[in-house]
Amino acid sequence: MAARTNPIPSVWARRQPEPDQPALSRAAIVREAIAMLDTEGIDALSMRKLAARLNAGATSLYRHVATKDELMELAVDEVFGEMALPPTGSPDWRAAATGAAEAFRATALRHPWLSSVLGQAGLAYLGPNLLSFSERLGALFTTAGFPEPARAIDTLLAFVIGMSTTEAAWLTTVARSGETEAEFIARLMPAALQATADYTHLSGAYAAAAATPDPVEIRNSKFSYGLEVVLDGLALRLPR
Amino acid sequence: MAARTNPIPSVWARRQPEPDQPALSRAAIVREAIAMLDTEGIDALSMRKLAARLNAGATSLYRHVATKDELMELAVDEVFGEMALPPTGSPDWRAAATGAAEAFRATALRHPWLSSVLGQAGLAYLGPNLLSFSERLGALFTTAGFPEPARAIDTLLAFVIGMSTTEAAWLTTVARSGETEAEFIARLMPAALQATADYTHLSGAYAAAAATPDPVEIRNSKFSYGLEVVLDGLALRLPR
DNA sequence: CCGTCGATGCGAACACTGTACGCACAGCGG
DNA sequence: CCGCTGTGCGTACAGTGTTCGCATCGACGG
Repeated sequence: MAARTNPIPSVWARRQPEPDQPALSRAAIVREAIAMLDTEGIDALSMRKLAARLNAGATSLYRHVATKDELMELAVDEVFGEMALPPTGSPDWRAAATGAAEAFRATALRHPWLSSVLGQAGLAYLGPNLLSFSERLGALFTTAGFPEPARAIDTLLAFVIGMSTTEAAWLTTVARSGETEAEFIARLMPAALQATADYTHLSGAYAAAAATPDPVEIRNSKFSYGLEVVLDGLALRLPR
Repeated sequence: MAARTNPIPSVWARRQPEPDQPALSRAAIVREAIAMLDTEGIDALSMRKLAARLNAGATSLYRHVATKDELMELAVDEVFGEMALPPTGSPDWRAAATGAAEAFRATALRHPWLSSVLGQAGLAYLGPNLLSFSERLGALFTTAGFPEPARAIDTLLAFVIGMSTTEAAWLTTVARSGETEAEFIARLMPAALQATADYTHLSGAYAAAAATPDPVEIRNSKFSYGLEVVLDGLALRLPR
């Protein structure tokens, strides 16, 4: 654990427990990996650097995690556990679904690396947190009276995933530039306007976006507009 | 081009044009990269291997492409060019939107690596093919009479991206196993049923999925169900 | 026809990466 | 006290993206 091997073989080489610094464990590794992914980005995560942050040797991690890909799977399931769902049995299914969608989006934006990983491994994982998330969604749509709750889940999730990953990827690009979102947009605008000069519909849309001041507000309303569209479409499937 | 430097410095070292084998060029590099990504997967693409397939030295590629990331951007825009949209001015906007959505899905499934890359760079690219795709979508929803065509585009794209990338990621996982989709499902089923044993809604859904024989049909209907939901929701926004 | 020049190809090298292997050592059951 | 099992880790290997500087090319000006 904490104590690395002393080069001088002697009494001092004996390791001490240091019980406050928790031992190297799968949970501790995953936790530190997530912290590293959040602050330094997905490209900066390497087994060596992660081990260094845990005061451990690089290859020690492999005692608790089979491979880096497996570590990423664990990290994904871990953050899925963050998504709080409104308590089951809520009478208002729209509000509950909206809450779930916003919880997903918030998590995806808090951990932008999630978007990159989802594209490589999908939702095929069978992690416990992901299962419980799906289960609660299933309960939500079933008690709401949907004849095909699984399809409703798939539809809602597809929209939420698509919107959130696109947004997270955009924010990652912005972050890499080192500028604020507004600065980045301002810098990009001339090129965008020039590139879309020949496209009547596009240039109008871009110009409109440039006029609105707050990019965060734009993204929020984009998400909730689309969410309302999907929920409206789903509502039509509810037997009256 | 084709001729690599002869170790013996002599007349034979002179390179010959071989005009049928096109010279190393940005277009040729991108084309070969896509072929490699399609057949060998995203992890197998390295600058060295790509160069070898082009009978070139590894670092020669950097004369035409600034970095590997830039090469991926070019590849993404290139496959966006494959997406055929129904001719503009179609009277039936639902059919046109359905066609566009299916074109996107088909492309994403034909190039599964696209899903991985989209999560890292989003749709922030300003590539010509992507712009023209967006422009045609804008024309579609504008002539259909939507008051906020940009929002309609965003909603539809979010759903299509979410569904397609999830599906592509699943198919990638299946492909890595070396089995057919049905075999993979059959092998995964016991674990899935056991993991979902405690979840009433989930296990029912899994059991139902296991009963249906053709996985391709399931995925197709999942996509078209969700697409109908989104289009229904959008239709409500059309002024009557 | 020769000399020069910009563009292109590329071998070698650097700093890293994920991970297999085998040794060292701790704590524990007998 | 012995031996076993689980844990940490130093070393090593086969790769990765990318930089640098040199060699060679076709085209062009004198």
